[in-house]
Amino acid sequence: MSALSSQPYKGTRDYYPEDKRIQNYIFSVWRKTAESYGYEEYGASILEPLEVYTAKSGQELANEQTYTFVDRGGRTVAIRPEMTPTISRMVAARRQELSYPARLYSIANFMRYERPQRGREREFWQLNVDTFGSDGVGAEAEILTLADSIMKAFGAKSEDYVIKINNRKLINFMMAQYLGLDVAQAQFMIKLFDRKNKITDKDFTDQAAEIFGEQAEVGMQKINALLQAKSMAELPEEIRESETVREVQELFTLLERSDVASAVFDITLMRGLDYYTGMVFEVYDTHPDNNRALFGGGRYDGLVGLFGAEPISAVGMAPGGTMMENFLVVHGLLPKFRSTTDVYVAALGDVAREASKLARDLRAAGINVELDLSGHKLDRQIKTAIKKAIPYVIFIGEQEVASGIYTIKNIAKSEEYKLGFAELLNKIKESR
RNA sequence: GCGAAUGUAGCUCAUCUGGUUAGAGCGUCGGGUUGUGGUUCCGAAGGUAGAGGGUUCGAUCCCCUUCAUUCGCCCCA
Repeated sequence: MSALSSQPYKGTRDYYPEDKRIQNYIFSVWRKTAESYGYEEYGASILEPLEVYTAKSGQELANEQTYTFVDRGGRTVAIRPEMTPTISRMVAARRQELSYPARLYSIANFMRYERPQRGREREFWQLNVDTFGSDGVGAEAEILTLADSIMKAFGAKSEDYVIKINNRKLINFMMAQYLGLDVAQAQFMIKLFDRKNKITDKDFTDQAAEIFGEQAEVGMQKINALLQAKSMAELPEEIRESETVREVQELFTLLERSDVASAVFDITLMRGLDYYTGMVFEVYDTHPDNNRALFGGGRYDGLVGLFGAEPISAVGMAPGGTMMENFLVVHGLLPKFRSTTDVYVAALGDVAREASKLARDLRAAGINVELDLSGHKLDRQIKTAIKKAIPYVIFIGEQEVASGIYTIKNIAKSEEYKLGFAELLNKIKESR
């Protein structure tokens, strides 16, 4: 029999302590920021009936990218590929008793069967933040401000990222009224806009002209007018006068008041999911080595209503862990990590029993202690503590056992103190 | 699902157009006389060359299959 492979399953990763620390750091910033806006944490099973996704998520996601299986009772079960349908289901189930706007968040893992790439894995973790039951732009502004706050909480500066904002209603208006496209043409055009940054200008114009067919000349003039607009004020007059534009303008006024400096209007931003009904946005990394969308979100008013309830409006977003990590690495924003262990007890000579007692006493006082069991020479033990980023080493040998005075070493400061047990505790605690 | 590249020690990489026991740096472990550092000196362990098959007297090197990773396409929570 051949040995089993030690590799993780395709598209998934193992989190060794140094990876898990980074993940925990990202999760803690997400959690802290979401809670600072009054959002409450929820959770749910990774399993859902497949129908929850086939209804609205977009066909490819449900049919080809979802892990599914038939359980022993004959039910078709899916491992969740996203959270939005789940939280919509949960809100629908308690629609009578929730107080609105309901602000909810979760940090959870998801699976999608697809080709792994940079920033994209088959299993991934993301924060989901959603607010339910709020129709106005206030909720949209709040989600966007929260997105901005998350970036700031990681230490990013306004110029490190840009929040591109558009609106589905405006897109529909633009496609149908302004460009005069039918439903099929509009769908192609939306996909083309989506790809705009990935293809050359010439390819873009050629393909756009193809979609217009006979009306290509007029159509292209109108498209160029759109693309030249650097702000909403420069949009063609027909669009500028629509109801939705006023809404978008109001949104930007609110963002300005909240000091969200990274927000820009981008008429070419489309976003793939079918369920968006209003504002859509994406946060882009501006760093040349990582120039891509970090995460996005938007308004999806129809989803809760699918679960037999009256419709409840919703705005949400979902930043992913891996994208966030790439962002932090590229911008040098990962903090230096300190071990969760406070003290490494280095035992010297035949003092195993006393060292163990010391460790026990320290733990009883709330200190996290790792006790050396290796019997290595002292320099080795110090190196071990350094490698593990443990801030303090306490030496215990025959001298210390006899005197009750311990030598404690602060690794970073390269200083040593000789202290009794009580002072030892203070020393460690004051540095936390 | 499609196209391309890569796969040699724990990590980063060497092995000149196929030719004896596949090397180096870093890391790991041990030691430099019995209790102090990331930067020293000496030594050791660690590889069925991703896996399987083929061609050949002989394969890390050539061919096929498969697995994995990376970069595009598709798609995008």
